[in-house]
Amino acid sequence: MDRPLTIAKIAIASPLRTLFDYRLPDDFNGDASGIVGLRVAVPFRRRQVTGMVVAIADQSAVANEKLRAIETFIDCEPLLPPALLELFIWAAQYYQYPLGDALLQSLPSALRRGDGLPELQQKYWLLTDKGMNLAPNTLRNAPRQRALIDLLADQQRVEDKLLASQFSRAIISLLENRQLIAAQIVNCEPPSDAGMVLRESPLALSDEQQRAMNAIELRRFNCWLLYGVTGSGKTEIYLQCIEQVLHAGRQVLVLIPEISLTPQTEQRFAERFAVPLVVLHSGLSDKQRLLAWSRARSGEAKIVLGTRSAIFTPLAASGLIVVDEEQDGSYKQQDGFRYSARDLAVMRARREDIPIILGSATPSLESLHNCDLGRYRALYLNNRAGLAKPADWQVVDMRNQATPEGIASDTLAAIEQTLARSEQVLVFLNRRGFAPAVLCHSCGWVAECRDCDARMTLHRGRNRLICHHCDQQLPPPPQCPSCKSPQLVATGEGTERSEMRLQQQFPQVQVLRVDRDTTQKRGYMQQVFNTAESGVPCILIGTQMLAKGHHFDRVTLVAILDADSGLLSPDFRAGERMGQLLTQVAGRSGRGRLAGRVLLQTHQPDHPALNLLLERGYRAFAEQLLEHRKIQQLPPYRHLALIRAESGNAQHAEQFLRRAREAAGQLAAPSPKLAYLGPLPALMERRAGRYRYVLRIEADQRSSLQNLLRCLMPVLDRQPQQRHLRWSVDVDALEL
DNA sequence: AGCACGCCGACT
DNA sequence: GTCGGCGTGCTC
Repeated sequence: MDRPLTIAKIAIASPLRTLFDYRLPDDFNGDASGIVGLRVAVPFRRRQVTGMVVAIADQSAVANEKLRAIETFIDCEPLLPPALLELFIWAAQYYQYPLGDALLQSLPSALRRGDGLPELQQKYWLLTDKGMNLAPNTLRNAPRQRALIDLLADQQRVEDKLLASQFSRAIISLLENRQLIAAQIVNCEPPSDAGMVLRESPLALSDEQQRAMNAIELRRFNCWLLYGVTGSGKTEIYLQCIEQVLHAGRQVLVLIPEISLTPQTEQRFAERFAVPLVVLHSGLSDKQRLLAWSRARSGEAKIVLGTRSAIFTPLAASGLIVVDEEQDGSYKQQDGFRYSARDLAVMRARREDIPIILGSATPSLESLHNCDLGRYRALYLNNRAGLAKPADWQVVDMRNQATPEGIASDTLAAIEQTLARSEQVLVFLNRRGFAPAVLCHSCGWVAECRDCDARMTLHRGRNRLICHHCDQQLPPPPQCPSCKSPQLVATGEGTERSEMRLQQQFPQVQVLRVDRDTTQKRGYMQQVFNTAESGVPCILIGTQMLAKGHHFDRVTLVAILDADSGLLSPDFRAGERMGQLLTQVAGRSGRGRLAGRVLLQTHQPDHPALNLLLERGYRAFAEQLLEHRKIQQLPPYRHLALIRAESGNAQHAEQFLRRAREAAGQLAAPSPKLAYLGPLPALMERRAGRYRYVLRIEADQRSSLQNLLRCLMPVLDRQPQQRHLRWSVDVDALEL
């Protein structure tokens, strides 16, 4: 007599790596499979929480009497398209993160709390011709129907909610089925020019661009790596592909690395396209985010432009994904749900069977490897568009040279010549502050951070010693705390010091510093762009913020003050990152009609990797790095996961990982195909007062790594020590 | 996580 | 005597 049990498997925001089983409400009638993707309010222990139905089952591992029933359905249709829900399920599994947390964290806060979707459309009811011409006595025996018809005859149109408050849904749908009344749906924000896609004409393509454009098929899934040197016109290819997709009535998702780039990119898109566009990034208010998200979901927004987390935006009719600067490390989330938005973008495109374009002037080794394997298809743009010429590199040997404030005399001379020609200079130094170390000339004491294994950086403008790893700040001591000597010296160079030096040397020109410290001022960046675009001779000095995105057409000289840091790091990705950064910085010069020149200061002018990069370019450089990675069996030839643990007590962190290694070894014995390394102290062992350790797991096959982690997580969750420390898994970790 | 239960120290 | 410290356990 009991009907077969239906169980809803529900994701709830909680660190528990499990779904929770619930009964359907007793009065539920209908197709249970239709509730997948709906948000629900459910009783959870002693509170009520918002969850999402992820699956339907006909049995549960939980005892029948423990099952509770869903309280209410919050949505009447799935909040996320099925393919996106599937992507979440896959990603939570792949990155070993609780599905409920992953899902609910991705929602705008109001939806996470359980509020309804904002009204983007209004539904009205009106009489059809048939309804209007209805003979007055036809509905004599149906007074409610008659009343409804009379109301509409009187009001012409009535909003759905208002009508439903006066008449039952049954009456409304009955009359609709008899074609006496009809619904009319009106967008709250009507599209400005319905059907119009372009606002300005596309640019003419070069032969090379045209060839790339012809190669790209936009019908179904394909991953294109658009490998184009800086200035070769990747953006125009994106724009023309987007145009085609928009003409087909579909939406486009564009990911970019950082918020600082959104205003420019947004402007570029808005100039070209007449369609509704929304941006999604961390700088939005909750309300703005909700609205943008909802407009993407409803299909009203045709272009969705966003940073990392925008990969989780639902789209009613997706047609293309573009990931710009695909190598950028900011696509990998570095805490909590440690997903790679670029990798998920490829996975999403595949599931939705739509094309994806990964664009870069300096592709990641992972993507180049995927091209080699035939998974991605590479499209090359080797020539700079228009009249721009490739840059001319020159090494400045810093050995045995007097280089006050880290700038060689050759470099100064080149800057002077450039300014004398009324051209602009970009000086790159990837280190902010005045000096990276303060030490005592008498006894050798060094200002170190109390809480990190790091030196304090002197910031002279703010007159503070600042730790760049935990943000701790101190006034600089007037004398050495150890020997009381007043002879404290600031050694090494940061952007602040180089700015000062250059301003002294060239008092007649503007020196504009661009780093995290100066760009906090609102509008400062715009002022820098305005000055640069005005064409007055000036010097731009900054960190990698300068390397990304913006074009400085009038810059003809790029000076890289310290090319060595990437050559010395113990991180196996340091070389790759250095090559990408140097290539990007160099690409800032000579984009206009003027030829560019790049000076590279180094103490290792004979370094083979550096020379390969300078002489044969990034592509040859990357190929050699790949060769090394293959020999050393490092990613992308092997797959890497880190288990990280941190605690105020170094032993706790290390012991937890020793236990993790032991447990992992029991699940899968180490072999040439699966290796465990560590626990090892993190590259900076102590940070913000916490000791950090990592256990490194390397595997030949993704699947063996996945199988291991899937079994290992529950074991680690059960460890009694885990309450006293923070730990996480980082699949495809970028930082060691 | 978030919340209750539980068993030991200083307070109106 | 009780208010409250945070260790432990559990959530369909």
